[in-house]
This record gives sequence, structure tokens and C-alpha cells, in this order.
Amino acid sequence: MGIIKTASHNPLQNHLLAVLPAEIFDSISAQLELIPMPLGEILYESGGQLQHVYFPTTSILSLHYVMESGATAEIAGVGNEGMLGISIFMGGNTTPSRAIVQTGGHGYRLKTRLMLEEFNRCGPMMRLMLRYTQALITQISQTAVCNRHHSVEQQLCRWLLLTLDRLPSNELTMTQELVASMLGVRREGITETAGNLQRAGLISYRRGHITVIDRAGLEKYTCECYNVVKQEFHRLLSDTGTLNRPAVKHKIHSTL
Amino acid sequence: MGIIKTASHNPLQNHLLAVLPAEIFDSISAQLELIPMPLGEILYESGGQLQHVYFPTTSILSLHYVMESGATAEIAGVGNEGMLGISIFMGGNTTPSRAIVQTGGHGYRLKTRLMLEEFNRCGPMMRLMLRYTQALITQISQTAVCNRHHSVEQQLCRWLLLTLDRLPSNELTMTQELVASMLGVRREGITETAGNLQRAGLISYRRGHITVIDRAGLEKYTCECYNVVKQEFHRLLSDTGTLNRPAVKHKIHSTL
DNA sequence: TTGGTTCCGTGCGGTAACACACATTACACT
DNA sequence: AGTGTAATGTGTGTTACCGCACGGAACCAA
Repeated sequence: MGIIKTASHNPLQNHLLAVLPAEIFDSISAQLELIPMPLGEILYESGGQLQHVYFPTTSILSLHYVMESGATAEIAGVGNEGMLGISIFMGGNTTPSRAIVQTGGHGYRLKTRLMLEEFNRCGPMMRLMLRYTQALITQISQTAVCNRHHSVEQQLCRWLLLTLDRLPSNELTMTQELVASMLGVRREGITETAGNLQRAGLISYRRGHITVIDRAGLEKYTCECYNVVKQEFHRLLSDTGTLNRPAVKHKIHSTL
Repeated sequence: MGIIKTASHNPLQNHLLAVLPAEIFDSISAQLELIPMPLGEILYESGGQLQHVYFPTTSILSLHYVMESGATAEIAGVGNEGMLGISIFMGGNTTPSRAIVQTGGHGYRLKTRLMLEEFNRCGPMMRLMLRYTQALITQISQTAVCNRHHSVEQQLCRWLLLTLDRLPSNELTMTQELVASMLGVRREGITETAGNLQRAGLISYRRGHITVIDRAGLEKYTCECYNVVKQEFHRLLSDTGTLNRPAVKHKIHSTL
């Protein structure tokens, strides 16, 4: 069983690794280490040092800030579209946040030193990482905006959709308690809003499992924040033909 | 008058320009263009193209997201500690936000092309810009957290302190209406909380002017978010001795 | 089948911030 | 000095979310 299962893993399930030019991917692929990422594992603690950068494939990570009171709030999520460890190359080496596994699964990791070596060549790897960082900034910004102006119900929809986009199926393994801690609200608030969504026929759930039934419906209930994030990720990380040359001033993209 | 006033302006009033190695600063200083930044001017509109990057000296800029409803929320502020235009080198070229002058004053601008040329040398300029970007990410993250968990009063204190840190005096020229639109709350909410702070002897204000009387007191009223942001900026942008070499794995800093 | 534990549902009172309406005041300008 | 406008103060009712308490149900393991 172990062998068959392992054989189904592939670094290219991570989108960032997948869009790297072949020669760069080949140069690091032997150093990519497949690791399980069990639910709840803390990959990074505020102020700590990362020994590896992580590329999730089937898992989803969550970047949190943990307040002095112990309350938490999600800053951003990281799935197979992204990676954990940007502070490695941005220069600070640490961040005041925590990274925790939100959905158990697998991913690949790469030693910090190797990532830095490749980044410092100032080639496609660097440009890809910076683009991803830019997309991450949009995600964080939109979290800030959403926290300010939107209802718990809208935020739950946004969060479900973003999470769904990172998963192969339409079911997430997730207690209401956990969702609540992600959004930084009460568990009862999730019970209530999830109940509304279920009555509206958009989702169904049972103890620890949420299934999205009507994805299009969810998109109608959610706020604009979801689409802003989604489109920005698409804009920044799909047109990868330009990774091979330094950014220069050029004509306006037709992507928006 | 014009000449005397102009003579008091200096690009080195901007901290990022000030910590650049002398040879790099010298190579761009002739291209730095002093410009007035009047209150309310929109330097950048969502999805637009920046022709210049901006280094505020006596002005303060605000990065906003403008919602479909027209409501706004501040994502981050930019004063003489920073610069506007990171999307230029991060790769996306545009962002889904707006940049507006929050406190009138002056700043310097540099043509996008020149900034890119220097950035693409992958030397100290690049490393400085990436560090600043990392600090900005912390600021945005903390905005998200603060929006989620803290009262308007705490947020107002945080915002006042962050703004004060970017100004030479202890007085800000700012209507309650404007403050409200920054924080994304009602104007009446600011009237009320500012009234509380005034009664507590921390600030005083009159039509369009807020004066901080007891800075230490404000720091007690504010939430942890202020210090997180402040310390992170200090950590990332004060130790500039390492700008001359690529980041490598090294001993843990003793700064936190 | 039977506990036991974790998760979910619900009710109730409290409160911070909202939306709207309108009174009042400070300042700028002539 | 007077006047108009922009800014600030205040009141009223509403709502979304919170904190707490506890009942009930689903799943697990023996």
C-alpha cells in the first residue's frame, strides 16, 4: 500500500514547481523531499528559523497570527498553488506568524540553502518566487479588507471557495471549531452560518466534513474578495512565458 | 520663498534612500525628482500602470482597497520609511489597490525604468527593496489581524501612532471623516473614540487637526499590532550592513 | 451494545458598531 | 462682522456578533 500510494505523488502537483523551466526543475528535483503533513502540525512558529521551504501538493497550510490573548486569525492560506517560506529570500528570515497544517496531506520540501542558491541566480526561480509573493500580498490585503467589511457568512463562503480550489475533491475534512479558528470567529457563528448555507442547499456537512454541493451558488453568496484573489493568482502565475527575462516596462497586459 | 523652501528638501529624508550604499544612491540621485504631494491626490489607481516609484519624505501615502460599494479600507500606509510601487519589481506591474496622499507634503519619484534597471542588477537595491516588501507584508498582515479582533479605539490608537512615526511633529492635519475612511469605519465612530481619547488627556483636536499630547499613554491604549509592525520595520531596515551580500543561511539575529 | 468523547445545536443576555437624522460649532472668505 | 460651508457632536433604534451555558447527537472503541 505504501508503495502504490507513494507512486501517486509528484512534485509537479505543486503549481509553482510545475511552471519552473525544465532545466531548473531538474536541477533541484533530486533534492525535493516528499513529506507527510498531518493536520495540526506546526511547520513554523513566530520568530523561528525555517530549515526548509515547503511546496504543498495535497495538503493546505494556513498562516496565522497568534495574539497575546491566544486568539488566532488567518492571514493567508497556502496550497498547491504556492509555497511556505518567502521570508527566506525576502531577507528577514523570520516572520511574526505561525504556519500550521490546515488540511492533512503531503508536500515537498527543499533545504533553505538550496532554495537560496537558486534564488540568488536572479533567474526564473527568483522571478517566479517574487510573483508568488505579490499574489500572496493580494491575498493578505483582501483578508484585511474582508475582515473589515464583510459578514461572517460572506467570509465563510470566501474561505470555503479558496480552500476548495486547493483540493481535488469537493469535500473538506474540517470541524466547525477549526474553521472558526481560521476565520477568527466563534464556533457558534460557524454553526449558524453553515446551517444557513446548508438550508440554502449550497453545502452539506456532518461531523468534521463539509461537502460543497452548489459551487456556483457559493460564488453568489460570497463577497468580491474571493474573485479578486483568484484573478490575481491567475494573472500573476499563469503567464509564465515571461519568467525567462527580467521584468521591463512593457505594454499593458490584456488580462484585466 | 520657493527656493528657500526647496533647499530644505533632501532625498535622504526618505529612509530607504538614506540607507542605500553611496555609489548606488549617487547613480540615481540625479534622476530623483522632487514633487509636491497634495492631500487627496491619487498616485495610483487599481489596475493602473505606474510610471514612477515614489519615495515620500514629508508626505504620507495610504494604500486602499476600494470596494464595489464604494467603501474603502486601508491596507497599509507608506511614509518616509518606505516607497510606493513594489509591484514594479515584484512582477505583476499592477495591484488591485489605490494609492492616495493621506498627509500632504513632498516626496521624490524615480522613473519606473530606472528603478527596474537598478533592481535587476540584483545587488543592494534589490535586497533593500525585498526587505521593505517583507516589512510591508507584516504591516498588511497586522492590519488584517487588527481588523478582526480589535476595537475601533485600539485601531485608532495604532493608526495615530503609526502616522505619528512618519511625521516630524506631533500634530496631524486630518479630519475625522478622513480618519474614518482610512480605518473603514463610520465618521461618528471616530468622533466618539477621539472624544474618549481627548477626555483621557491623550490627544487634543480641533477642526481638521489632531495633536498627540501623551504619546506614551497612547501606546498603552493601543493593541499589540502597533509594536509588531514597528519592531518588524526596525528589524528589517536598520541592520543594513548586510545589504552588500546575498542572503545566506546564517546565525540567528539577536534582534528579537 | 454500550459508554465516552468530541462535535454540533440552541437559547439568552450583552455590547460594539451600524445607519440615519439632525443640531451645533469652527473656520474661511468677503 | 457676517455668512456659508465643512466639520463635529448627539440621539435613537437596529443588528451582527460575542460570551456563556448546556442539551443532544454522531462517531469511536471495546
